[in-house]
Amino acid sequence: MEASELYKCLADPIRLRILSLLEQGPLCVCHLQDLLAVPQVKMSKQLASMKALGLIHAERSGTWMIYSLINPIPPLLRHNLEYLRHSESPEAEQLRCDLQQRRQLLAHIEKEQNPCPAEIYTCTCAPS
Amino acid sequence: MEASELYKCLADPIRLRILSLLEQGPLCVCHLQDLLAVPQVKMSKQLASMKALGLIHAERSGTWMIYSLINPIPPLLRHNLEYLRHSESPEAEQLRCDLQQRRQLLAHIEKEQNPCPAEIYTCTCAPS
DNA sequence: ACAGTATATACTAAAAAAAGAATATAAAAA
DNA sequence: TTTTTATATTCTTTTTTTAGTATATACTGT
Repeated sequence: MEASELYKCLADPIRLRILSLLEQGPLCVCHLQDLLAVPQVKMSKQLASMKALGLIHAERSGTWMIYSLINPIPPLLRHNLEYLRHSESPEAEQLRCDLQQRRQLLAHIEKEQNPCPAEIYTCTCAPS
Repeated sequence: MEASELYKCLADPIRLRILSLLEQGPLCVCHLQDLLAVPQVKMSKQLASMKALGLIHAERSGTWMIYSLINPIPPLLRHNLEYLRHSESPEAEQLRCDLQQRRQLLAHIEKEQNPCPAEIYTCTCAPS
């Protein structure tokens, strides 16, 4: 994977948020859709493009497709995600907000035994 | 400057090389052209786009335009340039090669009192 | 004023990326 | 087998980015 290809991924806010979420662990497409509020076609295509680069991979589980980051995570990606996670920009705040929503979603799933909830909690994290 | 805008800059190899060179100090357009072997129009437009973002600025010196990175360098850019400079990819090698050519060019300019040499030394740095 | 050099801009064409609607596939449930 | 759910793909349109040619500007030296 060339650096320029990775940077092209990071240059799109949705792709960046997907990568940031997947760094914490695998997620199915419908959860990514819910978390990022992105239409199905768009999500599917963004995932397909990053899969084509070899940056993420998919594994089927029933009707769901579970996407994960490749292992090991490309160092350049890891460095950037780590940097953004600790920085103070609005985009960084968005990423932290996403991760909090992800945690709430996972907690919800575990409690309700409902693998694909239509509604997830709204982000309540205050801008730092 | 949004992170996605910066990433878009980094996603183009020529822009990345320009930023990497300018991190070491200001350069005039014709030197950038020589160092990167890029046609005048293309260089001028890439510089204009990054100037529009507020990432670099230009100052006139006679007929020449001297471009510099803004100060302070945006931390996200600084981190990425530093990371790339120490990594082992072909792109990273290219950046190091550019920096070496830059040093040779500056030495040459200083010796010859010739501000815009048509020919610069070829890069001789071996892939590490 | 005139010619030359360095750089920028305007305009146009070509290529690449994104968006959207509709349709297809694959598995699960009825 | 039919229906439903989740996801992918195809096809078309729109937008964005890049490339190239030609022209303009700004300055220097004559």
